[in-house]
Amino acid sequence: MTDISTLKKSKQRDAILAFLSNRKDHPTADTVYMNVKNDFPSISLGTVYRNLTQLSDLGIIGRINMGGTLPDRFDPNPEPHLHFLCRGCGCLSDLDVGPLPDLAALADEHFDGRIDSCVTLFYGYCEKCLAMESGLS
Amino acid sequence: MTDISTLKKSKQRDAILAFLSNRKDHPTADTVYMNVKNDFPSISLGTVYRNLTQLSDLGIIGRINMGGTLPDRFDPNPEPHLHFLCRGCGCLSDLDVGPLPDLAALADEHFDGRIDSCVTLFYGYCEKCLAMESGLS
DNA sequence: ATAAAAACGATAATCATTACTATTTTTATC
DNA sequence: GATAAAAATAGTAATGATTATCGTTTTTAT
Repeated sequence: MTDISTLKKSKQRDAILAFLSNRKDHPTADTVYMNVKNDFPSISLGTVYRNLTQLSDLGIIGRINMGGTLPDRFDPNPEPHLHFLCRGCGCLSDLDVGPLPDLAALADEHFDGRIDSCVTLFYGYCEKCLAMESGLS
Repeated sequence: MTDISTLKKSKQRDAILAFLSNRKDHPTADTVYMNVKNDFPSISLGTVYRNLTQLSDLGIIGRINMGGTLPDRFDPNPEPHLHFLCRGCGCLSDLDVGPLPDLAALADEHFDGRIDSCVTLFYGYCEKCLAMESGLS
């Protein structure tokens, strides 16, 4: 149960993956649902959640927790990488800055147990929102 | 509405704060509720949530999102600091390692918008769980 | 004392997510 | 190709954390 060959073929899952692979905005399960519905009018939200959860458990896609009561976001790229959430428009994007220090490794050096990973989410204002702000007042 | 003087006195809130201030384990709202109930048998979970939310909004306590469907945890210390979640026993604790690089500042240098903060949660196994693991097999 | 504002307790509502179940699809085998 | 077990689906109910509502009680300024 560690790779995709353990799953039976499913048109719905293929459509979910196809939709997700074209997106850079890390959509929610509901957004995936509404879009895949165009091709599969009878698909259910539960099916979308089941497939997204399976795919992220298998390491085929990524799942991003947004904190609070915000819905999770899904990412065609399963590799650990950094994300940025804009306080202005709420957009979520990959954070394309150069390499940053590996906090988990640094923290592990001074920790009594063992630290194997960490998850970081960045907050601020995206380029667009900064532009709008300076345009006002 | 930016400090505690904007709130009216409340015995329930005092009890919630008193309970929380003695704890280093970052309890959930439900844990706070069950404990404060000893002194206020008629307190409701909604009151606990309302007070905890107010207090964290005012910067008097901290609120920690755990990801997934896990309930939030509350921290008597409102200052931004790092937390560690043990994959073994599920305990949440402050991460007392020396100072770590300021990722938000580093990332901001190479970002088109503005990054003002980031939240990091560390994962691994606590000292106790490591000891149990090596004791097995 | 008193009246407006805020907090309370009880409970209902919300929202994301998961679980359940009968039916349909996939896939390995004949 | 027939077929039967396993997995997936659609529809829907359930769960769990959190927030909202509302009539009552407490706080606080006058």
